Amino acid sequence: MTADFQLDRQPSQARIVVAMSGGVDSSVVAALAARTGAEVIGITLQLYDHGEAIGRSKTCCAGRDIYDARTVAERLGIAHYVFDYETRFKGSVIDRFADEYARGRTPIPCVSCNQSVKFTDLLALARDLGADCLATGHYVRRVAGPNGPELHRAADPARDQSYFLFATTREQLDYLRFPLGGLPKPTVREIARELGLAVADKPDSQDICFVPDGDYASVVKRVRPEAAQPGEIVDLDGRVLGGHRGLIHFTVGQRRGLDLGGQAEPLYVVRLEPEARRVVVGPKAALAVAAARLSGLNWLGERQRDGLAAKVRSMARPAAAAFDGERIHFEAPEYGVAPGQAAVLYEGSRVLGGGWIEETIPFRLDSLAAA
RNA sequence: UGGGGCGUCGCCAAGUGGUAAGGCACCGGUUUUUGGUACCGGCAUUCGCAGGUUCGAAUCCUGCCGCCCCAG
Repeated sequence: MTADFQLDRQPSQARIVVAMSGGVDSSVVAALAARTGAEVIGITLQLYDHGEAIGRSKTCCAGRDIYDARTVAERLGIAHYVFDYETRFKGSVIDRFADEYARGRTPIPCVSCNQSVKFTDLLALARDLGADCLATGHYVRRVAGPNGPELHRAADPARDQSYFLFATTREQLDYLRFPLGGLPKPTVREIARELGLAVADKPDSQDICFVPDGDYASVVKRVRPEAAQPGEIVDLDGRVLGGHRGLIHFTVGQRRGLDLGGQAEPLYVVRLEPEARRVVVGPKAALAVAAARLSGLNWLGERQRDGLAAKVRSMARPAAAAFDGERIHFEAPEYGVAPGQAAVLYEGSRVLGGGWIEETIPFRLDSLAAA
């Protein structure tokens, strides 16, 4: 199996930088790159240190991934460098993550990371190294179109990561390559196995990479202690139903963890009020959203208003929508739409762009208490 | 200390002689390269306490304890 790296020159003349995380996917990308005959440079970024977080030595977790990446590079006979990006990562991803939670929003650290550390810093580094492109293990497709490269969803819909890449600029996309976008995950593992890569059966990463055990609240707490102040849980009419241990534990659409018993139907977080430190809850119907105002729009394709499909979370099925230049309007109500998350706009499999959700408009104003 | 009502899982609550529904919450799992959602599973050998009647009681009787309402 060979992959097309969409190079402008003969592979033997080309240089490819591969972002190697130490996982199966990017390891296979490195392998595929090496097969083209190009000069391949693997780069692994040290972004965080779990040892610091859980009070252990530097040898676990992140250290393990770096070791795995190096082992793969050695096996493939390619160059491999490790760069310490901890400071940048903390500033661009972790601090921002904590700030967003402190503001009562729900961040997507993976998008921040792609935007900054990976597609800005690492990409610049690859250019400095004289590489023809930067290849990553994202499951997304770069398709040559009449007006330049287009970003498309992965062939395997269960694996698609296009949601996390909506903020990629045209300039970045021009330089990036995603050789796994057309492959099903099992095939990728198969390739790794055939090549005898030690990471072939390494479990998929999940959850937030810099949060050791899923306890992201403690990470936020360390950076923004004030975000862990207790407060009240109130219903749509302002009646106090209970208390909470800090806004950082909640996000719009969340059901579990409210600890409010004795209800006829489940209650969900409808919105967060950081100033009052209040969590406002209501029935599922109160979660229905008709539209969302977006900021920080990024367009990879032509600006378009109608015939769009929008995803409000990574694994959602795209929903029919229209964009009026400021707000995305959903044909059918969307649920669990949280400020701080992204709305990504598609036309078929192509990513046209997207933006950050600033504010949501309820599906039926009359069914909600006046704010 | 006159009258009436009530006391079933953390919360709400069905069940009035035949061997403890359901909802919420909680816990676990599945799904998932963000948060979350959804789905699946678990969750009172026991009905305020103590006696009694009965083959058999949360359901009937007696006493006690606690709470609520009305009246004084």
